[in-house]
Amino acid sequence: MPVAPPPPRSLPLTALRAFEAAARLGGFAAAAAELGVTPGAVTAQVKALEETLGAALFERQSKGVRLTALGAAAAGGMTEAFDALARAEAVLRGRAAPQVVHVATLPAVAQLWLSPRLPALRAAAPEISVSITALEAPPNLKRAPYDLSLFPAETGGQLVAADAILPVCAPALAARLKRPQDLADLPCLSDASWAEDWPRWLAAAGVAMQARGPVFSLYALAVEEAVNGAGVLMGHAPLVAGHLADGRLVAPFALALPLAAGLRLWSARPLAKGSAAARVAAFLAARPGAAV
Amino acid sequence: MPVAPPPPRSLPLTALRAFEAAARLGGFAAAAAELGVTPGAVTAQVKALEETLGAALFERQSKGVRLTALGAAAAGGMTEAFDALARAEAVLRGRAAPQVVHVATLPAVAQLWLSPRLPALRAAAPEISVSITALEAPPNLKRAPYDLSLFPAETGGQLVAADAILPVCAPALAARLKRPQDLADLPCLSDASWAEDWPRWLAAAGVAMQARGPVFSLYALAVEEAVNGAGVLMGHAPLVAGHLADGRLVAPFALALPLAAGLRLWSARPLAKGSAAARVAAFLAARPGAAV
DNA sequence: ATCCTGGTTTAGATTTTCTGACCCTAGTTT
DNA sequence: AAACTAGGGTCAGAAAATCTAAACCAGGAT
Repeated sequence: MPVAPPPPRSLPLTALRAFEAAARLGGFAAAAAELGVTPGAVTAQVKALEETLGAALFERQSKGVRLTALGAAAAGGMTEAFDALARAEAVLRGRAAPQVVHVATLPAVAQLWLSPRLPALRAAAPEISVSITALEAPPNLKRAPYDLSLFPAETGGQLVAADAILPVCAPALAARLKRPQDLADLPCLSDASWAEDWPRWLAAAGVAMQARGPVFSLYALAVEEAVNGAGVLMGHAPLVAGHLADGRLVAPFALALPLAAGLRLWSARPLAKGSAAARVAAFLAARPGAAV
Repeated sequence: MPVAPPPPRSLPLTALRAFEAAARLGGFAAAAAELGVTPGAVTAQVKALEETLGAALFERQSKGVRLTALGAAAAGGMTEAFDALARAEAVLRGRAAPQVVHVATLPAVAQLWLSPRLPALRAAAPEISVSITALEAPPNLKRAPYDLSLFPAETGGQLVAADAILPVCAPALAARLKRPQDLADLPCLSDASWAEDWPRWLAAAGVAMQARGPVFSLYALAVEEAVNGAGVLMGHAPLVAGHLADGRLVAPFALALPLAAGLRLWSARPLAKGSAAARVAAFLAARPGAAV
């Protein structure tokens, strides 16, 4: 019955946020990734929270963690609360800078698809300032401060560009490629995050071979190398359209394998008619099939 | 159109909380008090937030601040979000320590009314641990982590003890007090936060005089001094009932002036039937009129 | 005139929070 | 069985955030 000397402070917001993310994503590592900190930081936050509560929120298991009954009871409300906070934050951001549109997309899309379209967008709506963030994976739009998100997916959002894969190379190299089998003689460039492209296409082409060649972690770099004649790249139609159009790259084979996952555009919230984000979205979605 | 190097981080939670409190309470000083920090800290938080947003949230005026259109647009959502967060936090706290009940009350009530009742409560429910925090003003129950709040008020909550004021003093002094007019000859003890008590009672008693005497900032101290014979204290019936019952203090005059504001009990949320908080509330409310 | 209220500013201290490098465990792979 | 991998935990130190104290300012009230 102590007349508690330190008036009970409210729990630290950072720790609550870490707990919420870990609960929602099912692990500290995933939470750390979402919050943009190291896993150790999340561990520490959750541990501190558990200590001030005097009760465990997660059961530690050999592989990952699992919510305790207490954690599970609290998680839902926390998620709701932080969702509400993110919404309020979006209102704040949107009203404070109504002419700024934040777009999240893959690095490859940013450089090879979005970037070439920006001059036209700037010309069409000079008062809008588009800020692009390259991410390896789609952000959680309920939380991350982006207005638009542009990622490959099979469903959801709005289709902005269909995708198909086809081998492309510098014109000088094309002469040596009569049949798909000839690929065995040349380096096959590929991107680390699209490792499945070559096997897929080769299977569709009916060729029993393994593609060998340098692997890049940045697709735009692979494209550059292909232009330089370093080998044959498995091209994604929307991303190499410009290079094909101006002849820096050519497609030695007719087969373009359509992919189920096209480039799709999501908006964080329903777009207010006439808002800058709505106009950018409309601009990007204008010509779903077209090359630039 | 920069490929923004630092992925836009979400706004700092602390700053948002400071903004929300300032918006809701209408000033930085009030916000600082609620958050338990200095006004300078709130100024800094809000300023930092305004800088990262690139827009003002408050108009600074000679006397206080006023929300800008932007601030007003964001305030509602922020308040909702932090309310939701506080609710989630309460769930967490409640489930983590279901047998702990946090009570907020005036220092005087804590020492003179609540404290004497605790032994009986402990006897009746030994498994419940009551933690008492003394506050000068009622907390915002939607936010502060208290289960119960016990403060004088005219309406609201549940009446737990009616209040009335009456002069009290040590028995030795009472002999010198035949009529209210005799008060002029003795020091009139009073509490800083109840400065109106003496004038009110004297007016009701029909005496035209000003009470003179030492002023205390802690009512319990004034009571102690009265017991020691230092003068006549304007007693609050529920708070001096124990001393009157055991004779350490006596009431030299018959007039006890009833006050509209009685001691009232609020709960932060509807009390779950059978919960520790509900049981404590029931115990405290058991005998609204009775002395201890 | 002087006080009072409410906000602002600054330097410096304190506390929080994060990283980086390492350890640990239990599955999985080789 | 040995090596890997995935996911956490720990620790010291560093970095960043946050806070306080104390002094300052402006305008209205006494």
